[in-house]
Amino acid sequence: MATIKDVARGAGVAISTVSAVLNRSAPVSEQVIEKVNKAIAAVGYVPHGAARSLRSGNSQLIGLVVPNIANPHFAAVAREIENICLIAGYMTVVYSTGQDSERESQVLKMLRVQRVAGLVIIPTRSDAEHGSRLVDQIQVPAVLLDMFVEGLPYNVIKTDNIEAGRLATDHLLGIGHRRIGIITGIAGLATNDDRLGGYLQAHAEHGVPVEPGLQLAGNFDQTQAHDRAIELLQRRDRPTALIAISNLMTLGILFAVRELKIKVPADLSIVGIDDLEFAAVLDPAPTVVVTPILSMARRAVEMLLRQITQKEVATGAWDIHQPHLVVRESTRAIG
Amino acid sequence: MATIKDVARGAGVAISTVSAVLNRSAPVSEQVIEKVNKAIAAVGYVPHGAARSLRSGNSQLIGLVVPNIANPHFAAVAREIENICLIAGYMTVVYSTGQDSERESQVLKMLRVQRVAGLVIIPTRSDAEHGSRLVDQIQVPAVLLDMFVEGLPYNVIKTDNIEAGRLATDHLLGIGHRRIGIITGIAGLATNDDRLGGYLQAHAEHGVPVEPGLQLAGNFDQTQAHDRAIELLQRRDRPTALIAISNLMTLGILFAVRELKIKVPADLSIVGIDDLEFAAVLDPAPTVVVTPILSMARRAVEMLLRQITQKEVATGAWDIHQPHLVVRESTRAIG
DNA sequence: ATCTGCTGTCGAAACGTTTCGAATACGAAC
DNA sequence: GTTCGTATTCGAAACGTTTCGACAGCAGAT
Repeated sequence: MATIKDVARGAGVAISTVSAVLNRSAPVSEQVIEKVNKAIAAVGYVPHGAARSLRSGNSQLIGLVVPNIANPHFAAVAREIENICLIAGYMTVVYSTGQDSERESQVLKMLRVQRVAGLVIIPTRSDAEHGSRLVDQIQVPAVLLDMFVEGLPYNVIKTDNIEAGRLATDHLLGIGHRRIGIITGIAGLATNDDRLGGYLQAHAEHGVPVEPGLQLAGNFDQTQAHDRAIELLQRRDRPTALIAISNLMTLGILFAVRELKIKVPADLSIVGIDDLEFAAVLDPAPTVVVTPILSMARRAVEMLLRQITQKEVATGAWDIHQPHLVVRESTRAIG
Repeated sequence: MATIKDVARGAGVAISTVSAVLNRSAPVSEQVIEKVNKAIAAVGYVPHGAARSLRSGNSQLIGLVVPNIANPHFAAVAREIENICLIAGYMTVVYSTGQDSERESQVLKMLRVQRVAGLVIIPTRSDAEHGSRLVDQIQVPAVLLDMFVEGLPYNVIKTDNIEAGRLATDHLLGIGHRRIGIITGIAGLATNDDRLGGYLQAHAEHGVPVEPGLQLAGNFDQTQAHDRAIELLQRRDRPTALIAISNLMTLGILFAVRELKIKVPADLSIVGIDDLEFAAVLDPAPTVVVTPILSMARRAVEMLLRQITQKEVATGAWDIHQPHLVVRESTRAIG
């Protein structure tokens, strides 16, 4: 492969001059610029990213660490971030953790080896211990997305998850439901706990006692949610409504009710948190609390790029985005 | 950041010895190995990928170029490939082309700058002209996924798309449909043309003439498919069945029939090509031809890794995977 | 005693850039 | 004609590795 040396030879100038042309980092005469460009085309020169990165100390690589890229929710985030980074001249490296902190470590290690310039991460856990481990493992500008960890030196972009849980629950309580089940994600994760907190808060606001037996713990995935839903809905005193704490879990519940031949919304109301793109053609089309994930992603990467290119320092501030309710067919008032 | 030099100093050995320990590239005494490992831990050494890659000439980076990572179909591919690469010690860099060959060029350029060790690509076009452009732009081991381009020196992993189209159409013809519409993707793309070819072939096999007016060209996206479907289904002589040539297009059609309040399968049968993970809870759950995308992805990356690590040379062979039909609720026999 | 072969370790070059101080050219000013 | 300043251009060092030939030490063969 042609190197900058070949270009220099071809153009009859010094290597450093070619570099100056390439990076517009020093004044070069029009005449020479033209010669260099011709030589570049002639030898088919493509800069060597690794060499550049080694010498200059910055890598043009942005890491994105999400729970699972196969989840449409996170895929949408990835697409958005990839786009913005491409325009800014950065490459995106996406990794899925599978909500496994071992794998998260492994992934962060690789990202460090590649000396990514910064990263957007949805951590696998949100306790303080994990937080300090993260700080050790990150070592570059980072923005936390959709999940916070106590007191880290990173900016956080998140949904108001308490409000999300509250909105879902309030809707059901508002239309007369009194026994509302909820299938939660992984306990201890901020996103999960906050949403559950909103569920409790809404009950308190309406003066309705919560039944602990109606809260079932899954993880964030579809089959678990399905299994928990089956379990809960087969009880003879099953709830009249059910909340899923994340998108794929909503899907899991829909599979479950279909299996049990439960009529929705006649016999059961369902509300999901996080939208599904194809929600409108699901049967039944679920009422959900939608979170503005794309604009959050955009904010996150813009903030990150500012930290990288303008050496802007992370304030640790939280940028909180408000969710809203979209009513579809899966909920109905009961008397 | 600590470098290999710091490790060497810490362990009291030469740099090259540390390197030998790191890469097991030369025999080193147990005693020294231990000293080196201690020093690595002590100074918190993380290898510098760019330096390594510059010197050794290989990058540990695999590029994945797909039409759109936000499409669950491709997201699943990405996840699978990421997994396998991680195990093999490679990082994956995913890019979406948006089926735009300009963007494809830009992306390939960036991947060349990063000197990716190889790539898995679903090209934006499949004509010969584009093919030779691709060869220019790739310059590393590559495997073509799910789409072939005439006579390129790359192995191809693909679905038997003719069979996929045939299967979908044969099913409908077999249950009595005679006027079958089809919403196609981008004409000229092998995947599209082959599936359409299967549609024609099935008609021929059944001795049923095709009505050209029932073939509508979309691109591969959902809204386009939706619009074409609306158009087609509002004709007074609309077909009794409709085929969508790809997954998101199936979704688009479902949205359309819902909008037009057409009863499926009573008044219209629908078959999609490519499955949707949540297909079973759609309304109606679509009958589809499923393509074994995950095993294809696995094959592709394994083949690629073999080419990279074992310098195995691409034969240009096609690895063709067979699709199969899954009947759900969206199709019904007519008499 | 000397030579041979093997093991383990070392030193220095090389990979392709960027960066920065130094060198050159050329008018303008004296 | 010398000096100075400005505008370009150049050369060499440096980034952190891997790689490879050289070398030291030592055991066994001569």
